[in-house]
Amino acid sequence: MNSRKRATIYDVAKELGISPSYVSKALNNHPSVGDLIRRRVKEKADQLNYKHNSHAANLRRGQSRTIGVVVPHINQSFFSDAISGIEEVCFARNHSLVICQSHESYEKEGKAIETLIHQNVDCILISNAEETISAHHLRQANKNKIPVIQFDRCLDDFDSFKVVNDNKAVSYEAVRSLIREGYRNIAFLGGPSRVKTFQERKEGFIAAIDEANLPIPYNFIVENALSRERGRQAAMPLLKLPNRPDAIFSVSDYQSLGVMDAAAVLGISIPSDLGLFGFADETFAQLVTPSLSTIDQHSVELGRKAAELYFQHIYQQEQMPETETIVIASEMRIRQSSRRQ
Amino acid sequence: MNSRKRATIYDVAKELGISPSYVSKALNNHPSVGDLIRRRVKEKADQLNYKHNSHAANLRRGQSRTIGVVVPHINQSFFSDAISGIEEVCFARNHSLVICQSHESYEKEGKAIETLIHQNVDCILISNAEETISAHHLRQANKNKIPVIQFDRCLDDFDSFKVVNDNKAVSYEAVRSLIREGYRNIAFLGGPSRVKTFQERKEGFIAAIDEANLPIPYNFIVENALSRERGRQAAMPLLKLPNRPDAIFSVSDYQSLGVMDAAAVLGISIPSDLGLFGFADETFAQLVTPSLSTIDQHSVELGRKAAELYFQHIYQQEQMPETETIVIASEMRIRQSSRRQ
DNA sequence: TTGTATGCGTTATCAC
DNA sequence: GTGATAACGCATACAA
Repeated sequence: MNSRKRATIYDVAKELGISPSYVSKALNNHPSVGDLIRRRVKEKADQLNYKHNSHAANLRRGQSRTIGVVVPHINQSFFSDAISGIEEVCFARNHSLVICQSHESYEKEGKAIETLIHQNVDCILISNAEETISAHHLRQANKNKIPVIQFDRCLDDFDSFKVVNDNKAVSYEAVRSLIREGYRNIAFLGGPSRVKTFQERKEGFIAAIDEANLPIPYNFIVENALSRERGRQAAMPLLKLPNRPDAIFSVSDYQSLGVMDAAAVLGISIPSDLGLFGFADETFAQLVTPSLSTIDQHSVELGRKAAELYFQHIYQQEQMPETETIVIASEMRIRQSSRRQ
Repeated sequence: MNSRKRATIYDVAKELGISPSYVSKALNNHPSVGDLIRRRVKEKADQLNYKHNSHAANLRRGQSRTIGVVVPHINQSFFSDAISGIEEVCFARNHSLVICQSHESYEKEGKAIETLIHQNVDCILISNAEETISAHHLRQANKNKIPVIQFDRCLDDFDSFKVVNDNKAVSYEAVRSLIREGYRNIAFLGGPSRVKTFQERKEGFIAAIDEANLPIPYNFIVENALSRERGRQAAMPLLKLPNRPDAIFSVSDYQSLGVMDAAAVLGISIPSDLGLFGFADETFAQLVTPSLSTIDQHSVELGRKAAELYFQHIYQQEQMPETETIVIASEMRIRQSSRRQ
């Protein structure tokens, strides 16, 4: 009885004197099975400590009821919040999640996708790594009949559902708020420019500068400096210039942290000598001194939307989906770092 | 050819005019397959865009080469770092990870375990939720032949490998350091006392107080106040007392954040009026003002060790493992919040 | 070296 | 309502 192997529907069937297939139907709430039997089957299954074997079912069904998620880092609030949103929706639909980190590496991202293909996930939700240059791995997934949904960091040359923020608009607003505070010499610290998200943030920046009739500070535009360390490295030379920027609009909070590091070293005080704006509203943004003005991306909502897209437009559909881009409104959180009082 | 279904070893075999089982062996680097054939098989497999189907293999093998991880929150540095350590080891061993969050809820934790059982994971690594009262779910896993390894937050009444910090010793050291700074009236903010981890931190606290011949401040000991909010709620009444504590030793950085909130509201300044020590060395600990003294748990190492335990003592072993507790040394990070200068 | 046969646990189809 | 049967894709014991 309590042997070394797990109970199967066969065991349940035998105990009950009915057929395995009938047990299967009962367990799956098939309409052709009466209430009484179903209850009895479930009871017996519990009693035998029967557990559904997903692998067998997946093999048979050809789908896994599992969604793969690939993000750069699970410990950045933006991503972990997005995952929470995804989790919520998937959980409600009885799907499980396999979460992978790319650690911003293209190679690891590729391996993650590979693993997810092996695991036969029904869909892949991805926010691309900083390093990611090509959509080759995403095409691989598609080739293997796995739809891909991109969120936040999307590759422009790969068609898929995309869920992003109103990056340009909110960046425009943020830079305008800097200008309103009297900052005039505003620098831009960006991300990898092949990712549309960062392009758009730059566009918003430029639009605001332009609209204020300020000269576009091309020598104050640095791209591809996402991390804290890279932010510091990018800010350092800028802040050493004789005619240095009096504010920095940065596309990530971690990057902003780097700017703060540089400013501290150079004895430049924020916000009086240097205005600073981040992006993402990471946990620490309100905790640093001065508190960091930033953009709340409504990432839970964003993740939720990405998952819903799967269930509404792909799940149980025949074809690969149309492509569409969903925009999630974000919101400024103006704190001390951008307020010159 | 490019039909709707994915290629299988049958397709590869047919193309090559050999048998499927031989293809399987070739793909798995079975020694009985010659170099030449193996290369040809792999080439053809690539060409047909063949992808190994884990579900089928798992079903056949009866094991999934997948490890399940359950943690309260993936966005707390301690846990995400531990996961990085686990990931590293598993990746090297060609195992994949399924990560679940309990969100500190016992119910969700139970569901996560349930899912992992369905998924037939080979082992479960868990750090228990704050709410978790019983090891029933862990026993469930064991009943289904899935070994469990606990890390950090372990249940005392469930036998398993455990990987923990030297909680008592380091807490003792931390409290001693507070005493050395001249604090005398030290309060303790704890976690759920049924979790040994938190018990031990309390023991360390008491040992240090005791050793300094200070009276044990029983009315200054609050348990079960883990989050920022709960930390604030616990600190508030303490700090309002006429004879209030002049320092707080807290078992979590988030909790410490709550103390800072309370102190700010009451106009109590840290560290001059109130010393503060946290636990975990979260990202924000060095970013807040004043910077937070805390304990670096070496969580990457801790996660790595937990995963290694699986591979060294359970993987490919016959029996359920012996139980053993591994201790990872932690380290104080003394910053401003506990330095009275 | 190579191939054959079998079964992992489930579910879908079909027949009763 | 109920049950027999086949098939999902792979890996292994065994035979050749």
